[in-house]
Amino acid sequence: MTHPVFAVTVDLVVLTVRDGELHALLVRRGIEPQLGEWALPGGFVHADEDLPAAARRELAEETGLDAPGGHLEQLASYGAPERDPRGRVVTVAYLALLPDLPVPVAGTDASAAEWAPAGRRGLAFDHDRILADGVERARSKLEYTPLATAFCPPEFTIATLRGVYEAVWGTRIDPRNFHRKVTGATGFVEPTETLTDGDPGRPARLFHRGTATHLNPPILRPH
Amino acid sequence: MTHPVFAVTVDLVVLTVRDGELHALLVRRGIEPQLGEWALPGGFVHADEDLPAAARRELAEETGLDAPGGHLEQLASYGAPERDPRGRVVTVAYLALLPDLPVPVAGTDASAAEWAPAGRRGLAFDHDRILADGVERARSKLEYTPLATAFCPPEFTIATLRGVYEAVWGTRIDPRNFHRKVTGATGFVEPTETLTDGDPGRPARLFHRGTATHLNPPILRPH
DNA sequence: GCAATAGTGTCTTTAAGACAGTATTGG
DNA sequence: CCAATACTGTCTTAAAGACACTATTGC
Repeated sequence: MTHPVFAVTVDLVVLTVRDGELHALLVRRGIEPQLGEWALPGGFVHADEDLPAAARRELAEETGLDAPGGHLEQLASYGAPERDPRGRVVTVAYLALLPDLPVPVAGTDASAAEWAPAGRRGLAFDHDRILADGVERARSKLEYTPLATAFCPPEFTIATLRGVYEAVWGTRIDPRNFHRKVTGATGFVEPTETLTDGDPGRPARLFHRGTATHLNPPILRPH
Repeated sequence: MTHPVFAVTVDLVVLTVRDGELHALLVRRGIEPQLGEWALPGGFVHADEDLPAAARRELAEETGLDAPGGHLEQLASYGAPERDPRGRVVTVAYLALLPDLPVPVAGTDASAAEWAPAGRRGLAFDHDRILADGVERARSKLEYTPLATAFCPPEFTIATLRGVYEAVWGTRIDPRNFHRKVTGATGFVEPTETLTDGDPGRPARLFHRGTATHLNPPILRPH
């Protein structure tokens, strides 16, 4: 039996926290189809390229962003027959979590790139659905893994980390209980010798991420 | 730019609990490549077929199994350039959880099919890795979702459900605490009017699955 | 009666959530 | 001094885990 021919793309749900809100990276499409529409960054997988390599390449190439200390994981694949008018295209979506970085530049296939609130809809193809799935994955992973630190710079305060949880979950968290939980969870954060300086109020200790890959106990979001 | 050509397959990690142990469905390959090797069931996605539809079709076609009351979800995709000698093949793996069913029949592309312990290794292609990922997904989902009932017949006792947890996690669970947790979690199981009959000991009440999609509180596995 | 399994109650420990109170800065 | 934020302690409630005890069957 001969089998049908597919194209394979990677699409990226790139999330960051800006101004206390969860934002996703979007590009304005510079090529057909859907030229001029907002979409997730992404592109075709090359002939001799592994899927994670394609995801990293697209992130760097199309947005000018790298993920130093950030996080990149496979999200899910989408392959409905009519999802792309060019033919049978399966896309493997990746989820990237990054600290807040300068506004990215436009890349080769994009005429513009910007951070948009993660609730943004009206994207090209089935990207609304992919974005929603990525946001839900991020919300869920913050409970059981120390991935919130991927949204933070290398050194951060507990208040910054709390701001990540509040932005991703859209909730308020009691600062005092949060401090106890985070500093008590083994391997989540490690204190440094440094304190912040210049902000109002008592200076806060800076932390960097610990070595744990799973949180015990977890930081559960309110239901 | 012209883009490379791929084939897309679905592969299935089909799990069930037999004799108190987690088992995976394997097929002996009846066609090249890797003819005669044990592998996960799967095959090419058809020209006008959605990915979940391809997964359901392969499950029925290659194994004779259906998933009435079972569970089917996307697991992950695998696309390393050298993973299939026929060329560039990306596979979208699905995870199926089924109650214990009669030994399946061989299908069109398989000369034999059998239930093997889920720790089995030495499979064709990169199927060792896919199977391991599927088992880990199942282990994890038992904590936070009522998916353990997908391994059970429509009506089951709490002891049967406990046996699922013990098989999937490879642990022993205190029957008394488990009973309290399961019957106390809202929407996990609903009691019927029926009791078991003929087994040694006090007859047990039969339950069927509830309507919840997430467990609250979760049933956490011991660390 | 005894063995076996089902199901309930009780105790201890852990952690979540509410919130009082102390510490340390800038103005 | 006051405002603001960092951090610690204390109390109440919920739930996990250990395990005694009762309930209901077959033999």
